Amino acid sequence: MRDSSEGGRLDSFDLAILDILQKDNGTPQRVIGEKVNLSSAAVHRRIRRMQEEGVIVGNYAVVDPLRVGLPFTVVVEVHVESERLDLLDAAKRSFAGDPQVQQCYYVTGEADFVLIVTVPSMSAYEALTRRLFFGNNNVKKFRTLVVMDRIKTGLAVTLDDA
Amino acid sequence: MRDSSEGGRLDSFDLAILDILQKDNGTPQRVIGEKVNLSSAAVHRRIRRMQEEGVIVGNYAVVDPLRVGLPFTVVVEVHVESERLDLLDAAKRSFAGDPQVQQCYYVTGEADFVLIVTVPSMSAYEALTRRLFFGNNNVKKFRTLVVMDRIKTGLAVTLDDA
DNA sequence: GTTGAAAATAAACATGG
DNA sequence: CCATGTTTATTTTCAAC
Repeated sequence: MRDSSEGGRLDSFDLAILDILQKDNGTPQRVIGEKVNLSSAAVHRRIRRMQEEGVIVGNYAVVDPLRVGLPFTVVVEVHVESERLDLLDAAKRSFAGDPQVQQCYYVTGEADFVLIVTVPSMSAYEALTRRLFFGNNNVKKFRTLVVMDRIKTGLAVTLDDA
Repeated sequence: MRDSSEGGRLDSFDLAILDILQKDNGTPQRVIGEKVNLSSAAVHRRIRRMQEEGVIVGNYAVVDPLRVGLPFTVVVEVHVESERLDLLDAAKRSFAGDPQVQQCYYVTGEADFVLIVTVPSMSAYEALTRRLFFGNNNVKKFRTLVVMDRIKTGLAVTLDDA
């Protein structure tokens, strides 16, 4: 196994293709080819290579939480008691394994974890706090920030040339 | 224009389809049909309807930030001076408009905004703080939480039946 | 839900840098 | 030799019934 940045570097074609796919991965390869001045076959090969190399992590449809009965988004800061590795790992698994936890970050600074949570109701959030926080001895405290406006929500990333 | 929850309610077929598309929107409609016991045409019509109705917000490829030269993710809590609507709006626009700001939430509680930021270096983050925070009189203070581990990062949502 | 046409993807091949 | 473009085959999408 090679190092973690396996695979060759990305050229400007790759970046241009990624730029398009990040906005709409349903864009036909033919259209992408026209925009970046490449044949559709070349586009196809590059996309496949980037998938294999892990540059492209996945291809997802994004659903509006409001339309599927999940009107509440909550940001939670979690503080732990001990930073023992096994306890941190247990917490990570517990947070990541919960289907209502959309995102989970382990952070330095004034908190230890930041979670983005999507729930159908505030009582469901309360249940989640019991499940994940009160049910975990290693959680010292947590701060709840209720989202009033989801101003920007993508996972897209800026792609300037290196 | 109808109310914001325009469109009929989603049945369990829709939810099953969304479940699959949230994991991989490249899944052929034929395969989806096999999994949910529907003809591929029915699947096709349902997907199109959900796109038109806004249940499906978009279809995106997700890129690994590490592989495109953005190794640092930062969570920022922003506190504002005044909650005047025009000032809040200006802040929202400024945050959302910045390409390095991946996500931006307006929240209640001990902070006013939570940002998820992706940057090539910590000095780029410093530049961002100058741009967005020090350059904005209405930003009272901000807390920086540097992400050490991105444990879970999707936008996928749990789809239990209502 | 089934069928068939149009379109897209994916493989095979040949070529220039 | 690697990456491209062209051609061909396969698969998928999408509209008509």
